Amino acid sequence: VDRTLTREATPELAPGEAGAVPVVAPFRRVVVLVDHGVSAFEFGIPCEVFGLDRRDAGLEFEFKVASPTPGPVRASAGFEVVAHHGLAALADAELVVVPALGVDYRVSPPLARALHDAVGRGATVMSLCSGAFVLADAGLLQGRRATTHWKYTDLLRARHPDIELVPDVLYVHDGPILTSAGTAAGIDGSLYLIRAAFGAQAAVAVARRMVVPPQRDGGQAQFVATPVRPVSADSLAPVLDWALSHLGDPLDVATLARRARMSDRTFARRFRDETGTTPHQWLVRQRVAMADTLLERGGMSVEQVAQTCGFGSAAVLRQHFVRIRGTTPTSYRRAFAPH
DNA sequence: AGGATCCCCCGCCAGA
DNA sequence: AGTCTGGCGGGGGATC
Repeated sequence: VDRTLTREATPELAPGEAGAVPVVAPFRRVVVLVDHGVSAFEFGIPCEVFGLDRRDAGLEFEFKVASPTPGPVRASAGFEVVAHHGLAALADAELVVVPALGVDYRVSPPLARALHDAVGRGATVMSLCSGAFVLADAGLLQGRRATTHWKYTDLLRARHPDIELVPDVLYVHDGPILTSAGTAAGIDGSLYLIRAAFGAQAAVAVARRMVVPPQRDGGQAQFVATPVRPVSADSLAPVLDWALSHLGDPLDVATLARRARMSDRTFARRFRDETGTTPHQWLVRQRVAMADTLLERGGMSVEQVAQTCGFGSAAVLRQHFVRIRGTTPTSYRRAFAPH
């Protein structure tokens, strides 16, 4: 994994949009595109995130399943999904989700036009896994940064050399387009969208309902050495839990390593293997996530938020916040503060 | 904004 | 042979 590329190629906000918050305009009308061969799991992700009653998270969506060939379409797992809408449903969609339809899916001219029109109207388009090929064939990814499942990156690069392909990340957001990698990364990308459009509290609420970790960052590696954590991996879980409940205290990596009963070196190594990031980076991300919630809640100065989250000063918080969120704490608060 | 200092963290390697 | 550990060094990022 080229870490340099991974890190800087996936800011969580689109380049050029720093300071322009919210990054994604709040949306309501969501359309999921299906056709023959659609992946059942990835079809299920937008259904779960946007198709359920999310009013307990303060969200309301109008959810539609559309297809260029309305009616029953055959999912990859053998059963059928019935699309009640045709491409006309894309005409007023604010978010269009394209799950995996296979790398050889043929994008019809009407579909390409509908996708282009959606983007032209200001809609957001999100792909999962090989759904990136649909966007690419429709010409939506030209000159843009994008990603897909690791096993398809070579193929996508070969077919579309004009795409700035970012391998080995969970998702990439570039302007109106969000592309995500295989299967579960679609959940991370969806939660990212919720956060970018509706704030951290909404994203946390949805994540809690889904019983998934709040949100992994887009820049995280697709490869984690132990995706299914063996018994020995329990060694990290307690220390991470402990760290989360002590974010306000000054924590250094050596302290965490000692709590995990490992040497510094082994701790660093295991940490990267199991989480895909480094201890210090992880700490900073968690602290920024905590700052999100406090900033949204209001009632604390930025300096107080910084202290509460364990940043030495407002200046330090500000520096990390700008780097990771692409905007300043104050403007983030202005964008998401309840009125 | 710049500079001094601190501390990550990752390649390397020897030892278990 | 192969795997895992943990000490060391230093470059560079983070902090003040």
